[in-house]
Amino acid sequence: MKLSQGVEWGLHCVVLLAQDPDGAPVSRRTLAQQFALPETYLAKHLQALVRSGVLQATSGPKGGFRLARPPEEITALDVLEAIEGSASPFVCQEIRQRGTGGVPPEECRLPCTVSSVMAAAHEAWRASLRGVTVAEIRERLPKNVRERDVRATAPG
Amino acid sequence: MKLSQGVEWGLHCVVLLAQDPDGAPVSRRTLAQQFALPETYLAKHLQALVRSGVLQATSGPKGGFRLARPPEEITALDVLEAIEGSASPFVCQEIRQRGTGGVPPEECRLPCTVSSVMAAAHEAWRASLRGVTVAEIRERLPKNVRERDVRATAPG
DNA sequence: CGTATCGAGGACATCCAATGTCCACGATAC
DNA sequence: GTATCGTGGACATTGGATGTCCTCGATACG
Ligand code: SF4
Ligand code: SF4
Repeated sequence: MKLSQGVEWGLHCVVLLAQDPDGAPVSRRTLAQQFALPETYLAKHLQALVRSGVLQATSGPKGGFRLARPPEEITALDVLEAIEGSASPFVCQEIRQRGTGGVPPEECRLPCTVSSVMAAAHEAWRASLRGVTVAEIRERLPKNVRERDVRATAPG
Repeated sequence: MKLSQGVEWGLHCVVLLAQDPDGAPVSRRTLAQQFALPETYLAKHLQALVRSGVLQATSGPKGGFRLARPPEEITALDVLEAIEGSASPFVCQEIRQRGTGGVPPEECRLPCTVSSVMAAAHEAWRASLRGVTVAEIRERLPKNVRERDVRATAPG
């Protein structure tokens, strides 16, 4: 089980944008330079965040990304599932239908206990992430991370 | 984020063995045939379960696998982490140390809020799985799955 | 003892999604 | 008009998951 590294990128970028929610848009170049990330690949994840309604993009010079909602209304789960998708990590392959003791498909309409247990764990995981907002992460960041100035390298 | 399919294989095999905890060992061949799984690859996962102390293996003719503990003392988490490992799905790459706003390593001894949030979610997930035993899964299985007879194709 | 059956474990080959790059396009500020 | 910026698709690369095969040691049975 492995989470895409893009989740870390996305969380850091969103938290960074949350430090100045109503400022000018921040370009993908500036965001990438903040963490020394590959710009074009980071752009893919930023696009996903836009599609999910977490970020809002502006084209043209002086364009870039900003939060689409106040940081109090963006949860860690929003960011994670924008990048990672919301599918359950456990994919049932219906192996109960195969092999010597195979159960006919007619009797497999309902998911079995095994998949229910895994689904419950997934939901516990989601609930934990849903309970934390980007605003809270921002407030609880260590000082040296929080005081980062995203405008330092911006043109002008 | 994707869970190895071996987890489903392992859970089903362990539950199957839990239906007759004190019977003769079941060979990997029989287990594979029960679900039409590739035998040698399933063997890898069974080995992992043995290394983790969930299963006990016996060599020689009439050998095979059986539970190392009563099913009441084996949790879904035991099976999952035996196969999948217990590492957190979120791997921190310390991107706060890189780039324009890089923080020096001396100030990064403690994990930041982002990784704490992810760690809490991981722990919620583990706690959910730790709360379910193989015995409970066995009891709650639908009848057509539970009544499977693992001896049907055994030699003799 | 010899032989057949079993698991342990390492050396591969294969597959596929994650990762990363590049280019053409439309939008916008100046 | 031009330079800057995001969008989206077409690639190439990489590493882990998947799957196979072979050798070895252990054991039941005669
Ligand atoms: S028994 Fe459960 S986990 Fe197994 S194949 Fe059926 S639904 Fe999936
Ligand atoms: S800020 Fe947190 S998630 Fe980001 S690199 Fe540091 S410890 Fe990891």
